[in-house]
Amino acid sequence: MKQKAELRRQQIIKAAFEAVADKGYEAVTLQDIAEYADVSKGVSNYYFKNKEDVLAHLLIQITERIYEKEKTAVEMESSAQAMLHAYIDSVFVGPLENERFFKVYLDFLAQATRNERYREINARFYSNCASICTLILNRGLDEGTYTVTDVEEASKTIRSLIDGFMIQWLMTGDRDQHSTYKKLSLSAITSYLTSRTASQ
Amino acid sequence: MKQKAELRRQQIIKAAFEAVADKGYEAVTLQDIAEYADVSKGVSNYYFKNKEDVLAHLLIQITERIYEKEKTAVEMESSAQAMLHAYIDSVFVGPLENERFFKVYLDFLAQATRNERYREINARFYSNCASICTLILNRGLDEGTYTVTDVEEASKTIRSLIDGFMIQWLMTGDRDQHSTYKKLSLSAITSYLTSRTASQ
Amino acid sequence: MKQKAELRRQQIIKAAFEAVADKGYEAVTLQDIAEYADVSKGVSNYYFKNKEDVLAHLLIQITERIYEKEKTAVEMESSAQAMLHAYIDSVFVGPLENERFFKVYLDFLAQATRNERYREINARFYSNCASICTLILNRGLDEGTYTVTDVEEASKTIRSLIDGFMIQWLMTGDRDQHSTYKKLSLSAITSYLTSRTASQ
Amino acid sequence: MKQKAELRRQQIIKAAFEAVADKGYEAVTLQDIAEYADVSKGVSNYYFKNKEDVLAHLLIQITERIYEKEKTAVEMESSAQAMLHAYIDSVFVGPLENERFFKVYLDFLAQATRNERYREINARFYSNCASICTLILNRGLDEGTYTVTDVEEASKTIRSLIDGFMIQWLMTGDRDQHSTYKKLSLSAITSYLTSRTASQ
DNA sequence: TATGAATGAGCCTTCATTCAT
DNA sequence: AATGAATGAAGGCTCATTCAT
Repeated sequence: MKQKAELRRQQIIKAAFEAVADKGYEAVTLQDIAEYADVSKGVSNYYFKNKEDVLAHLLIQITERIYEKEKTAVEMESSAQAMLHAYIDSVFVGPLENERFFKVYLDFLAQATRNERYREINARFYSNCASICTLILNRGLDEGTYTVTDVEEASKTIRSLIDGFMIQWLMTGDRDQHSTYKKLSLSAITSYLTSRTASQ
Repeated sequence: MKQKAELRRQQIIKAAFEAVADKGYEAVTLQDIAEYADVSKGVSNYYFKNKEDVLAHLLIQITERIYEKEKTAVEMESSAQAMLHAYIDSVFVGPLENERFFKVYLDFLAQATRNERYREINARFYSNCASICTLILNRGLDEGTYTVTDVEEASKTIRSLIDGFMIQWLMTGDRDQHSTYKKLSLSAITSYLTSRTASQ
Repeated sequence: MKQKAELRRQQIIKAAFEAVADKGYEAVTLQDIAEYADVSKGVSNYYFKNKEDVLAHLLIQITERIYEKEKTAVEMESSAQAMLHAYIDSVFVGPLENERFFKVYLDFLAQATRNERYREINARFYSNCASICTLILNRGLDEGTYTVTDVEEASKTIRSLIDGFMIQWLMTGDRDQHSTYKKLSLSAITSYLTSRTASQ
Repeated sequence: MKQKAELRRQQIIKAAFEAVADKGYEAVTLQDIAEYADVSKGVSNYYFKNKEDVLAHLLIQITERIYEKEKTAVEMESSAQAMLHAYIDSVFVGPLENERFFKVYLDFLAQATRNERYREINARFYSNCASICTLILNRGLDEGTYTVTDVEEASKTIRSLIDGFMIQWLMTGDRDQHSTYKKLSLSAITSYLTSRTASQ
């Protein structure tokens, strides 16, 4: 019984992702979601409190899935740089997938500035990302590969570079530049992590 | 005559900014904008083609104003680090102002993924920001302060760090952390620009 | 299920007829139609694509219903003059009904000058009316009662006289003159159909 | 002083005709009329009580002008058939002019079913048309060319045929058929006027 | 459990009209 | 005499939500 309900909820969340990716956070309607899920209009309201509830669950889901994937990928490697590569490969997985995911994620970020619940979900995502970065950084520090002194600070910097470059790539409107921005990310992060400067 | 019309348009754009900052890009109504501008409902449509036209002009305006301010601030300095400081001071001008501006800007970024016009306006902004960074970077390279090899790449990296940290700060929901993220930005950028690594 | 939807559509079309008859084609609002149908504001848009779609269906319906009634009436008679009488009786059925129908029809004619879709629907109506006239005329020619040589031409002439007199009657604003104009129609048509002139 | 005002009124009425011919009675706005007249938006309201007042004056004007033209044309002829030809030539003056005039006139007829003032203006027009027909008919009766017994009735029949055929022509949407419907009109009217039947 | 008909609030937009200049 | 800025009512339409089935 419960299982079937959970399946339905998954089906709706999945459809919501596709719908939001195609139409945008605000433009999407419950009707759209129902059509993508191939169910009737009333179903969303049956399994979720309201539209925002569907979308909040969508945000939870995509951020968790992304985290799981990234974590798994990173944990398969042993050296810091291999881990970093694996991480960046996981993040910049490909133009089509990134476009869909990041459009949706950016929509949520914009909403989150005015929506406490979304902000909390994102905080958990940030925290998860930081845990991955911490893994990599600690390895790099152990190895002596990395020079950064503050792990938390470095985590945030990595996150900034990833988000910043991903947004810039999206704004080009040119899928072909995906690999360029991926390389840019990797290079900037590596450069940052391995810098030896007077200021540090 | 013409001047008065331009004033009215400014009044509406200003009101639109306040309204969007408070309510969000999609949530804002022409009614809202009218109320913020203390004019009647029909005025926006009198001075602009439609709602999107108001908002597009808003995006143009805020990106241009920001650019002018940053440019002016940077041009008043002579050393690379002083210029960078001035730049970061201009960007992270203060929690209240940053919060209002960046909420609105993030809204536009999210819209821009599906709106060519917004993407173009943002491209001009990016290009302007890059010109400021280029100023700083060239000075730093002349001075020998900076070690980066590719100015364009470095510009993008600086932009990424600024956008990325600003978003992270917004997501904390905590205005008091503004100075923390500002310092983080400056430190990460400086570190990146002055790094001496094997990879470079 | 489907049947109930069709009933609702009928209900809305009927209400649209009453509303247009009372208020006029352009003056009528979806709100009006909803009120006449005793349903909520959104129903018209649920069952029809938009306002014009409701009205186009209304035009189709009234022209088809009128045609059916006229056809049935004419087919029950055997002599040409009896058929013509039946036809005119069907057309000039009574002041109240004629007033409602013809006000609406005249509204549509005026719209049709700028609306291809309405013109097409009216073309079908014209064609149907012509088929009735052809029935009558062929009978009259067989009988030797009528003298006209060109059936198609005569059909159009009959249609002209009916429309022309109906408009003139409407323009009097005097319901009591209905029978006068009806007689005028019959007399003019009969006279035309049975004329023996040098020119023919 | 008075003269200049009258000129302005004429200018506006002329513009209103063009605007209504192009856009339709209901679609036309005071802004449209102002633009066609190359004056400012407020002028219509300065010289006329309101929008309907402009349009009522337009109806008066076009019906009077048409009447004058037709009357003049008919009065230049001496035989009944020549007068009738002149009349029909005046009415079916050409596809372009007829289309513009009759679209507008049909719009007014549709409005007139719900507008007493328009109905009165049209009644005057009808009466004027009847006076022309009476001229022709009396001449034809004097000559012995026409056989009709009731002049008033015949006038109305002529009007019916003209309006009816003009509408049918408009509904074809085919300007090239103008001459066909013109001939049809003339032939039907002649046939009616010269018929010798048992019923008369 | 699931449907989808129905509701009605609320949005953007248009436009006649007013009125200060 | 003329302008055109400003108003605000009103309409078409969309859509989240409710609810009877």
